[in-house]
Amino acid sequence: MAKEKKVQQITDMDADFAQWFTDVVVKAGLIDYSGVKGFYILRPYGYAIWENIQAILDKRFKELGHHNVSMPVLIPESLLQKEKDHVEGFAPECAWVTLGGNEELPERLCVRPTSETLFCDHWSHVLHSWRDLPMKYNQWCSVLRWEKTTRPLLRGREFLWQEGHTIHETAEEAKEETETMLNVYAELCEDYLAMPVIKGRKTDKEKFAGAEATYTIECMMHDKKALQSGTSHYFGDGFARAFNITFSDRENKLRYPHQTSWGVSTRIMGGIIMTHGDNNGLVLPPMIAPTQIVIIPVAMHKPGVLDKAEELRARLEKAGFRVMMDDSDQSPGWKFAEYEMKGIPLRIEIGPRDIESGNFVAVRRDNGEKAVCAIDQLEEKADELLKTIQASMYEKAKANLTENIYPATTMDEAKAVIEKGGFIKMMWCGDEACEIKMKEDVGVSSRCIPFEQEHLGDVCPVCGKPAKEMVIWGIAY
RNA sequence: CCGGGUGUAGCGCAGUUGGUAGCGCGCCUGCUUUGGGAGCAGGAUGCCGCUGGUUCAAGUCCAGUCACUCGGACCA
Repeated sequence: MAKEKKVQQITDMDADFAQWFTDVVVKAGLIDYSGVKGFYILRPYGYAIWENIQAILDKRFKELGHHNVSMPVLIPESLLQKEKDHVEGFAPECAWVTLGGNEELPERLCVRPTSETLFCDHWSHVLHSWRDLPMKYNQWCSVLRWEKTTRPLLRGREFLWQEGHTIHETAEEAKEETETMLNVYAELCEDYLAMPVIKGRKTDKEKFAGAEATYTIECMMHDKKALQSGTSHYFGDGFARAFNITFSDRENKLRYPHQTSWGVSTRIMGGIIMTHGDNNGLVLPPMIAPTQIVIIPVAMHKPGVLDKAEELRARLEKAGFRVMMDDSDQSPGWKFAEYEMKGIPLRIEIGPRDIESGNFVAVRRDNGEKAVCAIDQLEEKADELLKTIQASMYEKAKANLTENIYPATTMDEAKAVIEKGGFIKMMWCGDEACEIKMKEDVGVSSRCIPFEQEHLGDVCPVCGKPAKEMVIWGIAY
């Protein structure tokens, strides 16, 4: 009976993965809808996860010498139009401000979809000498893109993100920055979010508007679709030329600097959910869970129970865990279900039976395993279990990724992979026409040209021409 | 943007040929409970998505519009 009631609340993930996702995001209290399409409210629990991600990244950015700044939210149309590819890519999804009060503006202003143009304009003013370089900036903000199809966390018209922007004296230095930041993102995913990644370069078709090269980390979700979880772009000196950003170099010659940008958004939270979640709701990796341990007192009105529960909470808090104890009037069963929905990695139950025997019961969220542990070893056991949970969540996700990438040497093999679900790895001639054909015939887009290449054959299975490199293909979010 | 589905209490839903707005859960108060969504008693809660039309009368019929949702196209 209890079980039936529980599953009624969220759609079965195997029956309808998209609906399951929407249910979890709403019922776990991460987001709420606003009255405007594509604009979402990030509720306290959702924001707390984002803050944890922010803290990890912000610390790394600063260690690597970046400075946080704040740019304007509006971009004059003339500024946006300075770089041709960039404006072509973004103009179709810009929102425009045309009125100030009741007065029509002399020039319409775009609500930033990304801030390259603002950084470039600023740099064209403040950069003078090679001694000023590099300039390594980052901003935490939200951006607007007028998407047609919107989904909570995965594709909003407004979303929170960080955008890093740097300029460098040499191309080599800028390229190195691009790679460094991609690796920062990969570490965030793998070491903190327990999400294994494939690192690679985007094809020309998929790269950022105005970039010379775009690098990406691609993750596989539980439904075997791809989620781009972070990108890092190398711009060469294209923007610098378009915006006339120059500096005097070591030989006193005027030169253009080389530029990068990189970003991670709240979309990555959608990735956490679709990587680790199950039919009971969210499953959060201990490293970023706002609450790592919840303590549930059982028969809490019996003498000594609440005191003991509070004692455990205080000990764990003192040991540095993010812990809460729920002494509300709800039944234990209700609390179990509630905190499973919220994805709290570890639950500790403490009742009269345990107290008498000097034990507590620990239950893992990731696999439901129960363990009876001695109260004396509370801190060590909690630490051990959280580490185990973090590691086994990563292993499980890793297995999902590696077991669902299949090589294909013919179009039929590629189609068969997609029917069963997964990523295709296949040789490619480098022609955009073959990418378009893959989309038309197989329904996939190129996810990346992975850094770790394999040789699967000599020809491109789409056109039969000589192959240049191996590409990962998949259905993307 | 195209196609399907949905908007009635916080949530899930019922509401017949148009005729005073309903149920379950949750919420509030009190007592009893507590090892997988507790029990009893009492109580509160409605712009029936919004705008207009038809009608003596609209949750119900008509038109438009907004939002949610699923799929597709599009998408750094």
